[in-house]
Amino acid sequence: MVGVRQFDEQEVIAIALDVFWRKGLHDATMQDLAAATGVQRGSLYNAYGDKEAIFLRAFDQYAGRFLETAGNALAQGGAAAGLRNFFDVIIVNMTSGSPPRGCLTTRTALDAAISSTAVRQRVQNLLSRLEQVISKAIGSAPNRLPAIDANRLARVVVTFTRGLAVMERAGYSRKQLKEAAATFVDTLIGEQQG
Amino acid sequence: MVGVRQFDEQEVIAIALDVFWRKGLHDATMQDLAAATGVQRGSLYNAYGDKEAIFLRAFDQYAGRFLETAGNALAQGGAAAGLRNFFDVIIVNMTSGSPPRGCLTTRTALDAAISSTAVRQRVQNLLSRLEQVISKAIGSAPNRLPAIDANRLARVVVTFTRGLAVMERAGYSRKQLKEAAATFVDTLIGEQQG
DNA sequence: GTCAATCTTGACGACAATGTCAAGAATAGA
DNA sequence: TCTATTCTTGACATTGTCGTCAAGATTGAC
Repeated sequence: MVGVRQFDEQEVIAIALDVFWRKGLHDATMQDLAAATGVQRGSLYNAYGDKEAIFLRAFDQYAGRFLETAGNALAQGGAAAGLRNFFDVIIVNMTSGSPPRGCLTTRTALDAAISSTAVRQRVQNLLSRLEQVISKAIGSAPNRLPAIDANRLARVVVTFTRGLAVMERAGYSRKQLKEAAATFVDTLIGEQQG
Repeated sequence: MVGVRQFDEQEVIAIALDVFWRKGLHDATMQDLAAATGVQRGSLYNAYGDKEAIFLRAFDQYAGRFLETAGNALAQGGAAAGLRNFFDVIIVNMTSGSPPRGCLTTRTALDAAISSTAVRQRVQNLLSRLEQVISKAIGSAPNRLPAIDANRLARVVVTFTRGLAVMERAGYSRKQLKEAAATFVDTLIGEQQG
């Protein structure tokens, strides 16, 4: 190695993730990334090729952390408690920042029509893995949920989390989202609250 | 009136709705609209002002029809049957077209960060009215659902429909969406299937 | 038939984003 | 210290979109 890279790649990807999270893959520009990272546009092109390549790296970082966090939340307590923890975590995740940054996965999924195959696959893969994590958690927990197939139930849970992400974008507050999630869990476990 | 408009406004708005539905407010360009309607860009600017004004008209048309369709579906049968009809209708709605056009409301909601106040309000208003329609249907139906507050339950249902729209964008098929919705309704009514 | 108001048309300038490139800067290795 | 290689920089051409406008076309009203 002779000409040596002048910037910290880990840091650049982390900052890029923040930019993509706030603006979305489509609306974040290379200029945005250059300004946020302090690295010239030309250098970014040289190092990564194009915007999508940077996004894929950032998204992978995000996906890994997200699944880990989700898994930990689900593992605490029984199935019902785990689900409550899980919803708490993802709602905080999507309502953090000012203005709230929303859910990167959902935002990216909605751009499906104008995204590349690679991007679409990452989204599908993340949702699929999330489904598996949830299925495992509710299927093998001390306190089981109603006798509905765990895989089917997991897909319903994932779908509901995507719905929360949309509601957040529509302007619902963290509190409102938490209430909706709580009601959802109540219906799942058959509890009734009047 | 002296210089008379050369095109049918109803038709132009209907075509514009189709374009926005397939491409989204942000990605549909005035050129797209001009090409699809056969009306020159300049004429569209003259008649409506800008793209957003056209969108608002199209969206209002869409919202009205959507609420009517949803209300009719919910009104058929008891609360549980109404919900099943409702999900059938909205799933068909978002998986029609080739490629499937998805859900206009959800797509628009996800563009919240780059949309005007007027656009955001239309989305919020539609979701809010949908919530009311659902709440009424499940609260006053012959076969009632579990004794959870109808308003809360309605919000959960709306949230789930938004989730379905995201899953559609993520690549899930009509069949998969219907299965998820069926499972969701089963959990709501406390039925268990295996 | 003439007029005046409105619509239509096509071209224009401005702007923002993309991706590329040649020239200069920096540095590991000999 | 010198060299070869890679990175960095700023400029460039290209493309796509927006919104505007003057000139021409159209047509209801008189």
